[in-house]
Amino acid sequence: MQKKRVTLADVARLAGLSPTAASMILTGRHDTRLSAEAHAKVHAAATSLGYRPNVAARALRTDRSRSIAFISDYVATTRFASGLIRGALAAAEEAKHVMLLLETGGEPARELQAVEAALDRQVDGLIFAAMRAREVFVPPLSGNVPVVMLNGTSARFPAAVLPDEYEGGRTAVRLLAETGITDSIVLLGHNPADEKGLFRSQSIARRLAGIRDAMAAHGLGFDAELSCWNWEPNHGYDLTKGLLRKRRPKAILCLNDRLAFGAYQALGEAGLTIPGDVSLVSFDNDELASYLRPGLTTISLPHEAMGRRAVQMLLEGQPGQEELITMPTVLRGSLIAPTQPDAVQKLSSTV
Amino acid sequence: MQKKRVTLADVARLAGLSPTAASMILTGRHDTRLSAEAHAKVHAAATSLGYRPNVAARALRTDRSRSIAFISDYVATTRFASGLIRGALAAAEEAKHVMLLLETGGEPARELQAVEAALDRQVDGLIFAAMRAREVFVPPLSGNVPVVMLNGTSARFPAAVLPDEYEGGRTAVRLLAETGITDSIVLLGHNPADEKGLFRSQSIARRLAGIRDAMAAHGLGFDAELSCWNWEPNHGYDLTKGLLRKRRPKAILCLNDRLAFGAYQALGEAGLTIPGDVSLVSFDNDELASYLRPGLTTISLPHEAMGRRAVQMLLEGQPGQEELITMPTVLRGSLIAPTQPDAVQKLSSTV
DNA sequence: ATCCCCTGCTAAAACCATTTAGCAATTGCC
DNA sequence: GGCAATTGCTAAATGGTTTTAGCAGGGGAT
Repeated sequence: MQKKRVTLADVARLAGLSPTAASMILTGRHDTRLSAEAHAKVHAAATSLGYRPNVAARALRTDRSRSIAFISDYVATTRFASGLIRGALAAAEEAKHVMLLLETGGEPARELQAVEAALDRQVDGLIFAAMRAREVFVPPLSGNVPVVMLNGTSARFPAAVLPDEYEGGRTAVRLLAETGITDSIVLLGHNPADEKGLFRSQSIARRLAGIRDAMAAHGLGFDAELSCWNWEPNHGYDLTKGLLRKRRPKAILCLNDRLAFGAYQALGEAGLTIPGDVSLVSFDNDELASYLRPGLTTISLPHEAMGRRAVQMLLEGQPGQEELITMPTVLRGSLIAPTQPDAVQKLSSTV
Repeated sequence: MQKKRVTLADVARLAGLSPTAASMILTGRHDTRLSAEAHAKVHAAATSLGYRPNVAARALRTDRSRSIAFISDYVATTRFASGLIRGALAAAEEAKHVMLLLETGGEPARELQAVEAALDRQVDGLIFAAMRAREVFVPPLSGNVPVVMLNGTSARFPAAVLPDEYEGGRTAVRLLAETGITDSIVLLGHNPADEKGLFRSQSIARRLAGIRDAMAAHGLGFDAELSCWNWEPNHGYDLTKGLLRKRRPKAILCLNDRLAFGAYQALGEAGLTIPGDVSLVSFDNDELASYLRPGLTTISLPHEAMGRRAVQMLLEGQPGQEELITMPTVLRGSLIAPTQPDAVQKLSSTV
């Protein structure tokens, strides 16, 4: 445990060269004309002293800090957050950057504070993450830091990473179609008539569009469409319970796994088996989905991949494009065996 | 959007004073002899220019950066992480600090890198968080940054924040005892005979100690003790299924909510009702617990409170003590109504 | 009138790395 | 041999803040 940190000057002194030379060599500039011998001496000195550059000093001089800020409305209220954060963190680590985590609760005042705190620390880029995809308020930024939106959009910043919900919606329907079921299909979570004027996030809108387009394309229709504001297990339970009093569905397309969980409970109480009596497909690949019996087949939200991609975009120059990440299919036991088994093989994936 | 950042010198110039004066006034030192008029002028100048101190410059000079590092083995593999992070983040924000998040996967090489990355950035403190409580390897630290262990321990760093598992274990048993059930109680998740020599984390050891002490204190004994290595839903399911072939328990004490979830599934399939036929108590207050029907009564892991406390300890001077955070009881519907209803009122809590 | 203290402020150093401008010595060219 | 270009390196400025040391001027005590 040494008294003081070792500085570049110490390294230079030990190498018998100037700090200038040491700096150039250690930062790996190749436009320099320093001798191979000088390189060797400096590197030797640096490792022998255990030199670590002082990031504050470097940031002061260069205005970059090898750090990025991940500014999120909620960090852990939803399990989605974790995946985004994890992916971002991994990509940051690979790029030898460090990640500041900031939470705003979606409150403009805290958003502003978060941005300022980040900017004060000379971050090299900002990620604005939204836990439920939406148009995000981004406070005005002084300077010109690159910004990437994650799971949300902003008019001012076109660079965004989003799940490919439209394709995901289509895939869910295709899985259903491939079981050979053609009637008594129920949509759990949305009914356009009931939800006139209700705001659903852009992601969900796309998910629904994919579903409806694919249903039409396969010549299928819903026997019933049940809506509720929050997609929580108890709503899935109540809606399914109500449904079962009148009808006996063959398949339920659930708009998320939590609704599906509720449906499982109601079906179980009614003595119906999955997938024998009723098949289910769902969305998100919530942790829940793997716990259920049988496992729930679901179109997963690729949070980790999204987080990774956002950081990569941020760090590889001026980002400007919206990018869609495909939602992988996770096949488990909640769908009856397809009529054409090989059709499903193609899109199979692991847990 | 101004071309350059406003510096302290700009503020001083506008106020007609020296940077020294401006610095002293803005950092709020009271040992100074600057006039009230000077204070007013500097503050006015600072706000009118929108001055924000350059953290890098300040860190360079003072060796503190108003930032802390949260170094965790896993950030989101487990839902526990989120709570710890959230709590820590909230406390950091209150203290006007910023939080670096680093993940090590428990690999020494990455731990070392994480520590170095943090120290390079002059963090004011380090939190080492473990997702499953354990003795944590902490790489040697140069300098003397304060360190707090979170949900884990380290011989070298006595300051630690842990859940009060012993009391939690006792509480779970007390809840059970208060239902009036005196026999046919099963422990799900641990059997000392089967687990000789198996490593269980210190937390779990304390939880078990609390349970066993309280059982003895209430004059109760377990009818069966079932063990499994991983406490996942499918194990809970399998063990309970096996159990039901031989016995018919009145109560199951589950060592975590995931085991309890599996037990719910097995009990449901066997046509037994909760809590009518079988009562359950569990630990952790996993998200799951609130989804189950009936809701699962559980002794919760106070992750958010732990995260908060860790940051507070870190920031309020030299931390040295181990601190236990009580595990709140969450009463839901999985226990039959107690014989002495008022006894439970006292420890009731909300979801 | 001298000395001392107090008030209110400032000059300049320090923190540590990067970068611009440029110096001294050698080589290349005719 | 004379001149330019190249090679291999360094001095010094720079970034923005904090902090140490100290200055100028006024007042009080003696």
